[in-house]
Amino acid sequence: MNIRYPQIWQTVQQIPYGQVATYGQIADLAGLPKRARLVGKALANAPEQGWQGQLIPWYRVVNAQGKLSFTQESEAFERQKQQLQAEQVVIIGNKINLKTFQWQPDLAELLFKLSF
DNA sequence: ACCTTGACGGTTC
DNA sequence: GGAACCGCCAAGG
Repeated sequence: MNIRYPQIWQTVQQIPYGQVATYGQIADLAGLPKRARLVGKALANAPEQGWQGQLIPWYRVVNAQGKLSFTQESEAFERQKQQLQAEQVVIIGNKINLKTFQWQPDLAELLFKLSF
């Protein structure tokens, strides 16, 4: 059961404070193209105390439309919203403007990934 | 082994 | 913008 997805968790930990990434984006960066759903599953099973003692900022991952992937009634939805707003991420009409807040890995990071 | 269920997404109309 | 359709695939029943 408790299968792990270190590659995915590690990638999520690279998302900077105050920025967000989409499930598909994480999948691509983790070398798992077209497996956005797997990213969701990996985060659902993510340990609180992540990789190398660092926390896994699961709340910085949103869907391709810039919306949170939880039903508004859920507890998780509120937690994620709070966490993001605490990092100055603006949520309007229940969604985030990706043009402004989506993480854009720099060239160095991309080359690092390709070198594998 | 078969079917369903998702923290999803790109395409197409 | 939005809705219908596929593609994807690990888990659980």
